[in-house]
Amino acid sequence: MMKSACCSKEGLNRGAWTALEDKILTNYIKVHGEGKWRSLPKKAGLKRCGKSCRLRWLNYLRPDIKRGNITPDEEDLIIRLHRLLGNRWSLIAARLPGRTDNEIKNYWNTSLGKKVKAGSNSTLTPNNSNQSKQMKKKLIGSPPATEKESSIVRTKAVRCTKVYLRAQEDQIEHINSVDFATTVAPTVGGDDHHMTHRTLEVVEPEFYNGLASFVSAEDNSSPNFMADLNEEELRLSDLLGCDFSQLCGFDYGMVGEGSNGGDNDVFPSSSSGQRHCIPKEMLELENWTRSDGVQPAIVSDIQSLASLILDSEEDW
DNA sequence: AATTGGCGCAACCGCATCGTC
DNA sequence: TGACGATGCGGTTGCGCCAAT
Repeated sequence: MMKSACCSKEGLNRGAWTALEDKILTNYIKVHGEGKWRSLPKKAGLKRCGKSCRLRWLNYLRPDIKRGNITPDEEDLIIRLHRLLGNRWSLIAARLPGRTDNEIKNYWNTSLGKKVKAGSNSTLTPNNSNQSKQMKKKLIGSPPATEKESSIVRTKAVRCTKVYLRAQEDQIEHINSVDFATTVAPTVGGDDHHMTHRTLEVVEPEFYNGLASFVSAEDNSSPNFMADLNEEELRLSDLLGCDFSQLCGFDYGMVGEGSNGGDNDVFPSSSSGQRHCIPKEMLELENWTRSDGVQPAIVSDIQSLASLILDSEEDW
């Protein structure tokens, strides 16, 4: 591999980083901060392309990188999140503090994917079957084996700019994702640099599907936390913006009591006092998920979300 | 001891998206 | 509004290590 790199044409270094390069990059970023990757190598005196520097920093040099093996808890969380989100490693990584998307991706491709497949042939949704590299190569270019089971798995992040909802027969909601991003993002915890507007935009329509369906599926028959939620307080950003570990272990008693936007609140109020809620119509999935041509598969994914959260309640 | 094959990690590539002009 | 550069993401693969033969 390592075809014709963008760096090679300029006679830049490629391949493994040396300790000296690491030091130079680390020192430079400590002084000047992240960003401006294009010009960074030149300014720092590195013979690397900006992309390479960025990758090295994000995946290896960053001080908050967690070293060591993936813990069973993390593993479990990865499996759940993958079941829910598919191969969107950056989103998954965002829920695992200190872990990088590359690390999680590698971990999945090398061991977890196999485990998941071995553990269950039908209920889980392994995306990559990696019994061997040969096997893996066979899969390249073909849709994930379990795609029919999960409409959520995608090979590429796709931005949804608009979502059309048929909440009521004659009512079409036009939801502009930019609005979501700008209104929802402020509720995201300050530390969570990974949860960018973009990632929110990518995932939100699905989450709205999922959450709405989930809430309905609960159908008040479960005493669990979602059932206690005032619909208007069910805000997607809070699910995405908080640490999943927090989400899984949060104090249910807080819900509905109007926790006040502390960083650790699972359902914090936005600082502006605004509630960015899922419209009630959206929650009436019986009306719109079915009539809107949503595949039945999505329902199972929604149930995945439900189980994700409910299982979390039990396990975490 | 030498060879072979599998595995895990780090790094690169292409492409999509964003931001600016 | 389109062009263009910058950035981010997911997929892919080379390389080194290690166990098995």
